[in-house]
Amino acid sequence: MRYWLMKSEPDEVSFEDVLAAPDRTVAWFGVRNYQARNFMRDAMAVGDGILFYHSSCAVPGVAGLAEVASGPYPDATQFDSASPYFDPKATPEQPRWISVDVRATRQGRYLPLSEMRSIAALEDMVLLQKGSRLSVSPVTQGQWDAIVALVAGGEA
DNA sequence: GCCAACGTTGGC
DNA sequence: GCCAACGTTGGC
Repeated sequence: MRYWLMKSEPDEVSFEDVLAAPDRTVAWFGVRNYQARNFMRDAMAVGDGILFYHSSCAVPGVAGLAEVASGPYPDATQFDSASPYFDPKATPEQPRWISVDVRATRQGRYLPLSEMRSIAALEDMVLLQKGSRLSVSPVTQGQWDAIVALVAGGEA
């Protein structure tokens, strides 16, 4: 069992969108960074915990908790020439990018990035390192526990 | 909108 | 394989 932080722009897919989806589950598409892809492909397992992070918005932060709900499979948007995520070098025979399904589990309270920066237990988070912009990054058990305690209250 | 930091591309 | 140029990310 591992833990991850995954970034989404809420204008595109928000945590509330996932809560409203059938089975509270959506396909995580659009990852176009090899390091992030490799985490999804090689290290994630069904049931892993996810911090659902809102980026590129007025108040960036952790919007809710989720879990990995499928193994890796080809990201459909790489084959769609009308998609901004289209990759002309990808083919169904040799896909380059992958998705996993993500299921929302708990909403809790919104935890702003600014607050995360003030918490000693989180100072080593990949997210908080200078220049870090990985859209999928590992979270330690200690970081996960600290964040769950901070957002606790209200089952989704 | 700005800009620092990072990743990718492509010439050599 | 180097590295300059370019494109992207993402907080502010």
